Amino acid sequence: MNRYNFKLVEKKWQQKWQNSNIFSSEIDRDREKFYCLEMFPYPSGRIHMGHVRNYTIGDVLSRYKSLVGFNVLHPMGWDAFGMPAENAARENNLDPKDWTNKNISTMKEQLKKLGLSIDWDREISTCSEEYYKHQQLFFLELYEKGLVYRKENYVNWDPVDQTVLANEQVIDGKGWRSGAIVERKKLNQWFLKISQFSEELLSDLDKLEAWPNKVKVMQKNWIGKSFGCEITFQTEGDLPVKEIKCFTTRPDTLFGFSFLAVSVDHEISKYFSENHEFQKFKKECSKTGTTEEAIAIGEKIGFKTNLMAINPLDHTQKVPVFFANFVLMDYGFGAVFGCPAHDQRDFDFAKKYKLDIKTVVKPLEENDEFQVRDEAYTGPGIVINSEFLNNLKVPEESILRSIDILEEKKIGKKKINFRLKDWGVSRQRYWGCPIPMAYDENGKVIPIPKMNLPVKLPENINLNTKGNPLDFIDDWKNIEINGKKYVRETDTLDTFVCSSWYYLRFCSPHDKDYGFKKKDIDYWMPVDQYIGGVEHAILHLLYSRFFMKALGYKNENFKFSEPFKGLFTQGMVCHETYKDENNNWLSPEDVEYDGSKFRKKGDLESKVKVGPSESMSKSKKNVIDPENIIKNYGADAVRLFILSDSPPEKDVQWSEQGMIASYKFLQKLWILHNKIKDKIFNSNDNEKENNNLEKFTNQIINKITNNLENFNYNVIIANIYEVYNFLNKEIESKISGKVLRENYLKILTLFSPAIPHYTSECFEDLGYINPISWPKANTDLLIEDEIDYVVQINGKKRAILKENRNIDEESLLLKLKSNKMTERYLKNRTIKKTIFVKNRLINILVNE
RNA sequence: GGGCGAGUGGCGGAAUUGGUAGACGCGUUGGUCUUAGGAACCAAUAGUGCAAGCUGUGAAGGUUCGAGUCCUUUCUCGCCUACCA
Repeated sequence: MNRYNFKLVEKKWQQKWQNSNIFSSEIDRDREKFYCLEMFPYPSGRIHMGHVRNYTIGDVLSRYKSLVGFNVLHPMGWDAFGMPAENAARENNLDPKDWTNKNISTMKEQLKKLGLSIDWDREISTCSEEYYKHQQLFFLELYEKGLVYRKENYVNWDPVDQTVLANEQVIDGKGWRSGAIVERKKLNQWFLKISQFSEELLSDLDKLEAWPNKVKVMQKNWIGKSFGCEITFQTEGDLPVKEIKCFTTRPDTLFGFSFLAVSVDHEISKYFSENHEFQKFKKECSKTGTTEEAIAIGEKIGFKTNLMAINPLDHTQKVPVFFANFVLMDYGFGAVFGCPAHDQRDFDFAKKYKLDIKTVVKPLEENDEFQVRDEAYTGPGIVINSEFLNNLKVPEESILRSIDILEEKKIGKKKINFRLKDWGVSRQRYWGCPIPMAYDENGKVIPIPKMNLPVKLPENINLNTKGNPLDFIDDWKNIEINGKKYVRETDTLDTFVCSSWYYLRFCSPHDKDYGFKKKDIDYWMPVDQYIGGVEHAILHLLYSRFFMKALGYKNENFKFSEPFKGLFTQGMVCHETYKDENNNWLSPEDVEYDGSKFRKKGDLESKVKVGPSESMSKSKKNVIDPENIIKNYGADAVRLFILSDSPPEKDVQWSEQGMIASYKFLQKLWILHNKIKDKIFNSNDNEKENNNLEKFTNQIINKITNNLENFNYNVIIANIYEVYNFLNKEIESKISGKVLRENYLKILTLFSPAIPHYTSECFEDLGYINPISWPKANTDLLIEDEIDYVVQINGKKRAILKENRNIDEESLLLKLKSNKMTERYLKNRTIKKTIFVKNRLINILVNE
């Protein structure tokens, strides 16, 4: 017998799979389809462990579904536009296209070494003309439908990357990629009208039963629907301002009105452009606006104007109008009415500026003299001190009733407000999909005629420019359409646009006329299982959902509203972090453990500080390169390990020891395989039938099938170990070769989604080709003749008794009275009650 | 501040509808074989006790014949989010 040589075996099967094209998929109306999609990678250069985990999970699922009989679509592509390519190209004097394509081919080879069941014929790359030309067409279609518009807007400007960031790309006031502090800048930008679908995006979440609740909640919060009322306040003062509109969810507290606050960007701020004090205040606000500490401390500051706002319910009440730092321009109307007694922010503000705090809601248990003192009261209760609103129940009655009254008096309107903002898609970068628009000499927008698509990215250009390189390419920028001169739009699309429809492209990857074919998507869509990191819970997933709805808008031929039927978010791969004496990060490859402490490799005197396990990242150097690991241990061993240690939705700790254990396990499994093979071919078929083995096989079929269906992939690996432990013992007993063969083939099939190269080799070694169907448990064999009855006396386990499965309560009780384990608990005692759960347990309650 | 989730051996983690807590792996300990072993194999491994037993799923209560699982209160940790009116 040979050692199991994974190098030869894995290479052999990967080639066979490739040559026989067994993973390529075609429409087959006689079979139910299953579309399994993992989030496609950004071609950064090399795959990382996160990819290994993500794609292994998807591969196990795809292989399983295919064995169960589904027609599986399992494609892969590249999210290939984006800034890293441009940055790398600039630094190394390369073309972003070359850099990207080189990375793609490296990573493709790496992925192939994992033995993934991917239909590579459908490979797509978002930076190819073949892909983005369709995207440009979609953009024009959305433009025609009124879902694309251009407006001047304050944008988040990343001074390092010299580009605009979406709100979602600003984290703690810093650019998500560069980490630079984001500035505010006014620019003309292209927007997609995602807000038009706010309600639908929210309500359709309920349809997504196979999505993690966590993700749905995050999207719900992001969309941020709130129900309330817009109120128009009349103003008095020395400015030409007659009224200010506010949005509120608490119109019932209007009698507690004591100030009105507007954002520093509110339109009335234009009257303060010459006011130095105000400009100083505005600067102050922008400084503290977004930093974490500022929000944590939450200091409220304001700038008092000479304007007074009139309470629309009580014209005698006039309150000051402030600019305030806690009012956001891009929510509601950028103005709020302040009711200090029942809003903590307003309360803090009122305390600071010594404004009235008038209590208008009392908790149920308090009397009418109740006064808000140390903090705002925001709970339920009864309206007081509010004339005709008095005695209404807060919040059930009071809010609706007060809206009605405001509507009657024509001072307010019922309003639903969303937090979700339109999606700014303009990026001032070269390496992206060009926006197919142009401007005439007056700046008027004209879409590029569809027949002139694609708008190709120019090649071999100078990237060493400040801002967008495309701005400097005159012969690309200046065009003629129908004899008229135009200047192209030089912004490119946010790369999230590319990933918002790629799942459709996989259905018709080679179609030249359109992004997808109707007959293809009608068969394959929606994605049955989408798998990826939870970090895309909001951005990518929300944009993709929007894109489906936008394509279907005013289009009866497009019947889908949700792209991803099932979603699974896998956890991250973590590793301990190491630092040397000088607090420099060390790579795990440079660290060794001598049994008691960690040190630098080959340096006995050195000390290494071990830090907490954190998600693998280059900056902390705690990365393990998958390619090396695959080279050393083989793909199946890596797959086995990455699945084994934690539930796939949770973070997993990378462990070298665990990795080695998985590798050794396959070696042991191979030794066992050879024993089994020997027995299959050499033992007499007349040996007594082995009931144990058949029973076990049927049990394990059930277990593994259930665990696969429920994503308990870590438990599947435990099940595989269980099988090994069982067979390794059972093989020593006499077994009929026929029975052994039948059961072993089933077992190998159960293993095959997780360790496909190994099982393929085993099948071949026994003279079989790979299985084509998943085994079914024989339920008859799952019924045990003998049951381990748990015997409890007064609820305490006292014995386990092997008994016939059909034994009744009385016979069992009789046996227990004479059984030496249990008789002493029953002797001389009265049995008050017995609880008998058939085939499981008996609980006898006795007097002590 | 708000939302979501999780607390089980030395560690990662198992545990249909409430019904044998600790599957499986790592680590550790002892042994076998070895010149040696950081290899392989065998055995043990929740705590405590010589044992029968007792105690054990963050803590405290509750429901139940029976609770890791259900309910109430509470503590700790993680993740997300953030002045959203």
